[in-house]
Amino acid sequence: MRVSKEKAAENRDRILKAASRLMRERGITGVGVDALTEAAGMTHGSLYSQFGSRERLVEEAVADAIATKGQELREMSGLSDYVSEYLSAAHRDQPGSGCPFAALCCEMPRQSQGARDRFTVGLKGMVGWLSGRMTAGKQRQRDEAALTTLASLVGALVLARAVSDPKLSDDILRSTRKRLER
Amino acid sequence: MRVSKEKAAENRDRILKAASRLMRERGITGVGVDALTEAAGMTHGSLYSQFGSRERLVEEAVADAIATKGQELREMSGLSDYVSEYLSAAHRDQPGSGCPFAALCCEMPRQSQGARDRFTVGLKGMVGWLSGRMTAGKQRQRDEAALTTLASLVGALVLARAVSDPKLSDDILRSTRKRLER
DNA sequence: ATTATCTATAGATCTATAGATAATGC
DNA sequence: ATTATCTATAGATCTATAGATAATGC
Repeated sequence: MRVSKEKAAENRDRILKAASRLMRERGITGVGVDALTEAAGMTHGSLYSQFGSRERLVEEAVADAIATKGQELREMSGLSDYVSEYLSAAHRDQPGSGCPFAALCCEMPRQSQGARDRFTVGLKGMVGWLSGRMTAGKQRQRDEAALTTLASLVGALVLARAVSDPKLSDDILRSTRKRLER
Repeated sequence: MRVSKEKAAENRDRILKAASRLMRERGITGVGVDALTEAAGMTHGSLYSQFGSRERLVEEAVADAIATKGQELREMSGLSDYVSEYLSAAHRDQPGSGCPFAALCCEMPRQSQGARDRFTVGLKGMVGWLSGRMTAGKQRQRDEAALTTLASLVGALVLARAVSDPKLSDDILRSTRKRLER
């Protein structure tokens, strides 16, 4: 049964948003086409008419997750606000709406070139944003500081999510917050 | 066909080592029981008689990977040697024999309690080792420094592996090396 | 006429179990 | 007698495709 252009575009977007969330929550390898489309209220046939293949959906979902997060970023005031929000318990406990870099990084080496490229472009954008908020040094030093800051943020978040000891998890977040706010 | 106790123990160990390597290379979710046992020269039936379930094998493989890496660690001299080896192109390009924390962290939140516990115990050991090599401050400050250092190392490595731009990948490693060696 | 969606289905692949086999270890 | 391993197989689940359907958009 055919639907209007608008409705089709809306359905496509719902699949994309569901993928963007579910892949961050369960891992890219952790969700199948059925779960992805069911979460959007459709059957898997729709995924193939809209995206052609699961791989293409992965690529678009990676790009969409990063772009959406990037918009939230631009609405934030300063770096220190960002750091404390990034390293909060709330962010740790809600990966589905959280940082795509932290959620997807470990699976990226095994994804398609297209998916890795979009991840890379997104990461460069993020580094640029961070670099622009660095106070000390010349351009080059600010870029380096942006890279190391992002590595610290991502590393602390993925480790805080990984460990089963809540106290250790909190310690990882707190120590890194303290260190970056210096 | 039954084998000797020794041979059986050796077969068990071969499955364990294969799992330890393959899961770091392809992800925990990325290898099935067939691939795991075939890499050890056996059929999947052997996995079930040796470990009972795939889940149990995951738990043991996580523990074994961390313990084996821990032994390599104790043979290393200083912290700065460790940092430059950790953030080298060689380590980035060989995840199968590399740091289990970096390779498995993103999948840990979705693993069994047992697997997460073993990951956590291993991570505490690593933090202890790092803390012991910190020069400045009291116990508490050295522990904090150990946590932030580990987060930086892991974050830099996973991001360097994730991006498709070789130059950016090198930049991430180099910047973090520079920052940690200060 | 075109096309977004659904249904049915193909063909892999996944984890797990049951039973046969054959050599060990008592 | 015990048991490590293999083989066969069950039952899910996975990605993908083909064809039917039915409403849009020309």
